[in-house]
Amino acid sequence: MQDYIVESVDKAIDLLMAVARKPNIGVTELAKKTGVTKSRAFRLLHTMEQRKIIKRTSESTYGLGEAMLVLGITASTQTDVIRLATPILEELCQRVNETVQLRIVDGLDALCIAKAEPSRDLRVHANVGRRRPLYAGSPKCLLAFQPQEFIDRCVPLKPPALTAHTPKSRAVILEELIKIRRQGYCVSRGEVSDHQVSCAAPVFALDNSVVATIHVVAPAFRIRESELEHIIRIATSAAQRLSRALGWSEEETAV
Amino acid sequence: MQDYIVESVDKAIDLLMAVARKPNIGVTELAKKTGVTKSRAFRLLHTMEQRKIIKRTSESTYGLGEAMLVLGITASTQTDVIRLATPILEELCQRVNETVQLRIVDGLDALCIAKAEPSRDLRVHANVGRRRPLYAGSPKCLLAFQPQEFIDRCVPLKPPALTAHTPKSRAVILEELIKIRRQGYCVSRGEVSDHQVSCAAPVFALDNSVVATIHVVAPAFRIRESELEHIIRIATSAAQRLSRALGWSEEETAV
DNA sequence: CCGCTTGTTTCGTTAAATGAAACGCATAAG
DNA sequence: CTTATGCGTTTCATTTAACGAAACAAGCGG
Repeated sequence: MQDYIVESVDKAIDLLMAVARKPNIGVTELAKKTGVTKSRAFRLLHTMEQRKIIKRTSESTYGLGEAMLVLGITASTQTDVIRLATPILEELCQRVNETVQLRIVDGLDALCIAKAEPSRDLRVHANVGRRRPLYAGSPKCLLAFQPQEFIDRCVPLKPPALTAHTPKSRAVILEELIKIRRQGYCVSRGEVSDHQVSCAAPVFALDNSVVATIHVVAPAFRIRESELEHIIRIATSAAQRLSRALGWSEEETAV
Repeated sequence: MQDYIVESVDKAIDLLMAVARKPNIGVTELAKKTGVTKSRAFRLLHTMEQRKIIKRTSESTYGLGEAMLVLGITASTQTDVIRLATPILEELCQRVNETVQLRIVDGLDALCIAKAEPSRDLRVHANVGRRRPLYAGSPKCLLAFQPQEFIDRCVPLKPPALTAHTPKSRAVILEELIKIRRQGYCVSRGEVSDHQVSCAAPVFALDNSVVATIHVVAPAFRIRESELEHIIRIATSAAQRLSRALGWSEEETAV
């Protein structure tokens, strides 16, 4: 045991994360992924299964369990970003009458952790839990404010072309990230999906790091330039309000 | 080690659940609650803290962490009840134009695990993660289909009177549970909050157990008897559709 | 029918995890 | 101001709980 870490618990968490990342696989493969022996993996998985942290999705594959769901829901009520964001997202949604999302960095992805949708018939559909690459579309806003070292790891040399408007090279993306940092928001016109426009604004924490981004996503055909500007303004203001609620205060501190 | 349970992991889960149930308390109190020594609790908590399963909410208190949030969100995308319920709840919400919820039993409470809200100005506000007692209002629907042994543990002899319409004794509640089982749904008129009407219908799993309930909640003043009947009909049908999606099939099996 | 997977079980070994007690540091009480 | 009591943290010697390797059972495909 090094430095107060209980290794079996640590390894159990490794396995849990592995199950989350790729469900419906068995003991052997999970053991391989996490670098533990098969018998150890079996015992740790068995322990978590008894407690419903994970469950069997078939006779010999695992997935996250019901206890995990309940704990996660409880976590969302205990987590400031979510608790404070919810009313802000709902108000923003109502004002722009389009779908809005809250995203954070998880691994190499932008993970949607909250959303609000207007009830108009034609709207972009959002899903809590859905992941998007950080290097294309409005998720770039989240990426732009991460440490350069992380950015370098994220952005591929040859980003896959999702649409005709997807940035075509690493250099272009890095260029855009600079622009995003300068102007304080990000706009995407069909970079991820055709006929879809989105914009995003950063949410700052106490230490001036960006912990999340607020996104507005809309069908391209009904967003003219002037409307887009309007949306950007209120989205940015919503993000600022959330930042302040998290304890951040505007200042021009040189880092 | 008994029966393939890794005790340190098991105890870590105990602590995790304790943190979830009552956040913002310290090592000593958590150790007491879970029946482990202070040093053990400290090490297990420290291990989970490093992995962001939990985090400090102050210098010496704990709460659920960001990894927990992400795992929970991932779990919700992997869990059938949620995945299948979401579109059904949204359609139901649109059709009744009122707030709808999905609830499950957790501990002694009815826990809201999903919701959909209409965008009309006056509506009942719902919150994923909010808990309600099982013995009053529409949550009784969830209770009615649990094992009798569990019901007996849940229902207090003298239930606290939340409003003038809260059932006043254990006997009355047990009577109502029988009625709910018979008619297959539950109606509450101001049992939990004045001026609030709700109804609920059970969602069945393969084994005919009730895994969740679908609730419709509305301001009392705009729900006449005939509207209520209409709401009950489509709520019940939504619950049935969800049951079938989960693999349940209607049958008159004597237990 | 055999070989190659799985997941599960056994068992002896050992180091990882533990409990008790000490420590330092607060705040509260005397 | 001093003492007492509570907290979180650290230490250390002890031992038991967790481990790895190997055997086992069961399923599948060739």
